[in-house]
Amino acid sequence: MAKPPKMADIATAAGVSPMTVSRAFRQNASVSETTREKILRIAENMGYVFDSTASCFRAQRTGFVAVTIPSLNNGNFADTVRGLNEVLQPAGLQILLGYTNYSVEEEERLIDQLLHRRPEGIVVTGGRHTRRTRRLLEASGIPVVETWDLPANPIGYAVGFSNAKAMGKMVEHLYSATARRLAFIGGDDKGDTRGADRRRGFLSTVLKLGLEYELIAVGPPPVSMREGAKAMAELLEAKQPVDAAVCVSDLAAFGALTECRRRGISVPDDMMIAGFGAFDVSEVTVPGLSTVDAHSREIGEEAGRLLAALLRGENAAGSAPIMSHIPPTLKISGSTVS
Amino acid sequence: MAKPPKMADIATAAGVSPMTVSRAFRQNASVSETTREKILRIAENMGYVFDSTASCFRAQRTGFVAVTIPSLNNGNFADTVRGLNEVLQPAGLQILLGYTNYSVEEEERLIDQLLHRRPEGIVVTGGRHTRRTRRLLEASGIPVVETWDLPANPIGYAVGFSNAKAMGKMVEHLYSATARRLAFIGGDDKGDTRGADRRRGFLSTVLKLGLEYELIAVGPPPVSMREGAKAMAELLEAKQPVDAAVCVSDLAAFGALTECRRRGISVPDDMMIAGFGAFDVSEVTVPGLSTVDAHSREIGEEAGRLLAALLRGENAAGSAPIMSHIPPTLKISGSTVS
DNA sequence: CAACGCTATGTTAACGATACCAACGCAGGA
DNA sequence: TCCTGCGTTGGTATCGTTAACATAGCGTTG
Repeated sequence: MAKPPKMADIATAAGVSPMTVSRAFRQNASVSETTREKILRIAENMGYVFDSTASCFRAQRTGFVAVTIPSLNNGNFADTVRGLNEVLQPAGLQILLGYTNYSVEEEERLIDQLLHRRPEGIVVTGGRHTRRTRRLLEASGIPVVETWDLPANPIGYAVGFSNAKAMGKMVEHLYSATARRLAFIGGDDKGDTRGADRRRGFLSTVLKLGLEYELIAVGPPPVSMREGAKAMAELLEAKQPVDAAVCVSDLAAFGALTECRRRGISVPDDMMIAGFGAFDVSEVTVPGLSTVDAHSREIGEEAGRLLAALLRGENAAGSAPIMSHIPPTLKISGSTVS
Repeated sequence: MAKPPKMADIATAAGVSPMTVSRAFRQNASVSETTREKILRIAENMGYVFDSTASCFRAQRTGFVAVTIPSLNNGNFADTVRGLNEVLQPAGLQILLGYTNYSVEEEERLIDQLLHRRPEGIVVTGGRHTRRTRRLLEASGIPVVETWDLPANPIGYAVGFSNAKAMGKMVEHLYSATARRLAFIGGDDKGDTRGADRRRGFLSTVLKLGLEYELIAVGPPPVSMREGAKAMAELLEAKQPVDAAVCVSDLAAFGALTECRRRGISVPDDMMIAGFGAFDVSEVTVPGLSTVDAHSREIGEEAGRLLAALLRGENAAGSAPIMSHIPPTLKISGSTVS
């Protein structure tokens, strides 16, 4: 036989109907244990490979969950995907991953394409999308989970937190640590809506506290370590020095910290530095980096649990909350207090 | 109409046959431009969503490429996936990603499952697998690309380099920089075959050069920054101090560097430190981290190009080499030379 | 002007699994 | 003995699309 065997071939070899073979490959199907073992043995011997393509098509269930993130090259999103996978994999769900590259237009293209694959659920990053994206998602008829944000008007479910408020808390901490003139180091607003929200939180809080401030935009997201260093260099060479730099992410903060060290600027005495994201690096720098732990992985786990429950058919109960708040934690370390 | 529309519904609405609708959704099908536009317009209005599930099933082409990596939480592998995606996405191929968690048994389970989805090609990390994995891959009938290694006996194609030789070059560099007693900081051999290869390269080269050495295994991979710091602490407190530490990855190296700084040990004068992987962090530390740039992203791009060409049907020519060598680059910086 | 080639479209029959319903055998109670 | 209930197995139709082949229309050419 040149062609690879199909279920019917296994059925013939085992002397049963194709239907029984089909059942033997499923978890909760009523087949006698002896028959199942015999079928599986024969299938293995004949080199049979189950065809999910046909199965998904006929059963109208793909076992796919579509996931879009801005970039894989960011430990936070990678952690969220890890958390998702840890929950979805055991539930028999396969992630279809796509990268938006911090662009809502790219996100639209991506989601349009991913929906063709008939996912049973979709997890997107952030709460801001193009109008067509929103329409596509609403019309898809599958559970939609927005993460890393708590949109005012969610499409379906949301798992996240307020980036603005989280950043506000960090500013308040710096204020209490005697900072009076603060800088925000971030990327361009365009695209990175979380970065924009953090900036907004920074701004509203410094204004509320009546502090002086400065905003530095280094370019398109993501902001790299090197760009953080450059931004700090700019700050240090300015006429009006600041006493604290709040960074859109730990990567930028690490770059800024390194630049201070290179120039012999004492952190936190001459310059406080705060990051965002609780990346691994924040725990190893000297001094340690004060940061906001958004609990990236738990966001993924929670979104995964939510989806898994919904796909098990627990949506009818309406027990799952629309919005799931994962409160961020302020992690204070040596870069803001001595 | 409660049910979502299918091609036949669009065909009826447009007054053409389903076949013509099918052709309208493809790139290189012979449909008049006016008919195509009309069909696409009607489809958009009716909220039609193309069903790849059925299409893949009937056409016996899924457009999937399966990819297994040890962990997403590693910038190098994330870069390789990024490179892959950059090439495969435009070719209309969708990546199915799986994580082996540095375990060949987990890899077997994963590959078995991924093959059910009928991918058209598969990219795996490393060249060591269980016997059954190898058998499954060989029997799959699809192109297999092993990456991050150049196995002596490849399954199909390979895109990578010799981890052992690359590490050997780093040892030679340290030797020329006057290091005479070297330590290797890595994880357990079990599972992380690339780490094991690097250790092997370290060992054979120090022996060849007649140097003294020490091997430190900190635990299961991946080795974190903190574990690197702990390992360095151990080295510094030992009776027999070393003058250089070679780390299995930049993350460990960064931790080691930080520990030296914390204790006021001068790098590179009192201790040279070398990493592996050219992670972002290596460029921002003070001093900069000497490392091996494996060109993670290019490995992915090359593997992607190879697969895309094979799937376009260019395999007949036999023009593609079985082994594609991506030579690593030594990036020397302040952590090993002053 | 017949024969040809080319493009645009239609017709039919699958791709390989499973949902759905029916039926069979067997144990246990009336 | 017959009937009921349960666990196991089989038969049939079908999921939505496209490969393969057929055909209609139309301009070209010797």
